[in-house]
Amino acid sequence: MEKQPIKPATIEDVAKLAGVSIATVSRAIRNPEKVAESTRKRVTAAIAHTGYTANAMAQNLRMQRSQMVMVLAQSISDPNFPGILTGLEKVANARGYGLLIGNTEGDVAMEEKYLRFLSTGMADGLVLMSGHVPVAGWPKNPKAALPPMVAVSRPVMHESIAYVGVDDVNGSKVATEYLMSLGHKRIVYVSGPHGDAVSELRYRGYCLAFGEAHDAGSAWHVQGDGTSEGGRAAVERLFIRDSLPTAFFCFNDSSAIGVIGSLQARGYQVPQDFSVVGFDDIPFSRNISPSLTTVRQPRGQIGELAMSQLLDALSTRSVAAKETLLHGDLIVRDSCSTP
Amino acid sequence: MEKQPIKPATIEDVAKLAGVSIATVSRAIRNPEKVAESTRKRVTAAIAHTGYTANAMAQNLRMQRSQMVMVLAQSISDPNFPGILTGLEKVANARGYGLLIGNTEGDVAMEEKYLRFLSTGMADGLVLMSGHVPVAGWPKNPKAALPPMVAVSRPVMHESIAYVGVDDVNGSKVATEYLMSLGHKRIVYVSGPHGDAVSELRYRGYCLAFGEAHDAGSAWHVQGDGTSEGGRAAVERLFIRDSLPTAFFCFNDSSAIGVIGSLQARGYQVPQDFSVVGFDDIPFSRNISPSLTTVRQPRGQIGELAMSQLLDALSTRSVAAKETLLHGDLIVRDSCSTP
DNA sequence: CATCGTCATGTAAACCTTTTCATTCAGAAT
DNA sequence: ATTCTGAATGAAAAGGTTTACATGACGATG
Repeated sequence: MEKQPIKPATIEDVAKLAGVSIATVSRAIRNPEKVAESTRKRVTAAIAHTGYTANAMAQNLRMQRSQMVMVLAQSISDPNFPGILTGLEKVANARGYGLLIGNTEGDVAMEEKYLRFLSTGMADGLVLMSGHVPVAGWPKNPKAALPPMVAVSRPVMHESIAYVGVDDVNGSKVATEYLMSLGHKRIVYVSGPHGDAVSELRYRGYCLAFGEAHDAGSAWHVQGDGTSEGGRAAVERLFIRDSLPTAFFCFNDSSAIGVIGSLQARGYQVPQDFSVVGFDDIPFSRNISPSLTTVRQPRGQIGELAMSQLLDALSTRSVAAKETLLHGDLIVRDSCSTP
Repeated sequence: MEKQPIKPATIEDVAKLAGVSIATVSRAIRNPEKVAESTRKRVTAAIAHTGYTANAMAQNLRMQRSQMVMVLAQSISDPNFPGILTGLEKVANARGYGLLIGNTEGDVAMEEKYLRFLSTGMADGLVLMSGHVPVAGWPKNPKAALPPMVAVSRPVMHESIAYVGVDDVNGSKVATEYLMSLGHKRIVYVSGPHGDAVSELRYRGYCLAFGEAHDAGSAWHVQGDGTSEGGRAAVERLFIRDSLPTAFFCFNDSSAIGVIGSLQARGYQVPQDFSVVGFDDIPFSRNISPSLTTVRQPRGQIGELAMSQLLDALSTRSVAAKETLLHGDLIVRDSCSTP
């Protein structure tokens, strides 16, 4: 039995036990080739015997970094969050970084709070899942110097911020073309929240499928809000008009689920009476009935890639602010048929 | 324009500018009442002017704490995770703590890795969502001294670890009684993974509804695994037998969704032909059709309470290892009717 | 034999705080 | 006038590392 679990061993304890200076211990750990074989062995033994683990705070202070990355999310409950977080966590962990999570709920006060937290040096990098930089007027008026950043899931329009996400335009185009290939002509786009950047991109893909410029011709959209309630409401509003679509292409799966629910409540069958396509492929899309045809967002891959880029930027101190769009596969399930 | 966003201001810069010693600056920040009105004003002005923020790493090193809590989860993708995490984050943030997340995927190597991380002092406390302490043979053979812990969502059987979770037994009892009140006699329990502690508790509640001891009489259970596939498979296995239940009480919502899917695939109607009840009230349970009757787990509340208890334990240095069971409401929706 | 280079190691500074202890000074009590 | 008290402040240690620089030994080279 060792005597004290009371105070953890320090590098000094190890040095004393091995009969060397603390510098040598440090070297034996970080640059083993710089220390003689025989001493290295003594040090290793001493480490094992004392159960020494380097104090991270002291290291971080000395080396002016924290080995932490902060993830700022608008909502932890977003169905896309867990998948992306898993990817982020995977490579952060593999590369010796910790993941600090912050939930802003879109609240400016919260954002400021996390900003202050950041400026204490508690994180070396920042992953933005909120679609915007959490400081008003940035970069014109930078209250705080921000660490390297990468945006994920929703783009941040700024040259110094890399973005990793799914190819919304192409995914939407493919999905819409799929509906067309089934013979649908009257396809409505159920949008996300008004002005939402991602919704705009997906609408553009939808329009592209018609071979048309944004907003021209037979493109047709109805306002949703990205929730299933929004999808429901959109359907209700459509039914007031005299003309109905044969298919719905929805901003996201949540909307699509609302659309399906509303149609079923009105006594219609999906896909016999209407076809519905979503976007994201959230986990439950395959469990609803009918199972939802949708565009899969490669969440894990997005997270991994984003974290890789961020950590690369951290180590090279270079800001590689490019935009990486990953392909989203069309997942064909049971919510579509010929009109 | 200030000259350098290059190097952040230190306490020394502030002291120089205010014409005082660094000790006074520190006091002006932490114990304002200990410093004269006039000097305090000068210091405050100097802080504002330099944009000083205390370096967290230096503070942490000096004060021997990290102001971080680590959350160890078995799977980030667990549908209960976001809700609990939101609660945890909320109070951690409010009390000035950061949340460090670790995803073990049940992998022992991962757990050990996080353990090592912990032993570097990067976290003051630990939230266990994995149902067990991540070190083999603990506490008999404590390789590492672990910080204060609280278990959440799934209990850890140990006296030094507090637990906060839903009252599984009572929730299950109420749910089963609800089915009985509708007139159901033949109710089957679709269990979780074999040997799962939570599944055992919920089975016990189910048995209690029959007024019986565990395993006696008309209690009846079929093996699932906590996933919708497991629920599907359980139904398939039931249909091989000659006797069928009129209602299913499922270990969790995922299982229940699988059960419903399987029944529908066989051409039955829920709830007309069979009633189904789940447990957890995961977000999508209200969006499936029929919407699922289930027992709600108060995720946010669980997270908040757990974090409160943990932080209390941290500040008082006392380990209040009690078990807190929160009531889970029965949420009645459309998946049940009279037999 | 003197000089040089190399290698292994040690010394001490630096990272930035917080806090104990000592000092100074003003005013009150004697 | 002397002593005492208390308040405000400063000096310095401590917290545990990493690393630039200094030192010393030893073999090789001239």
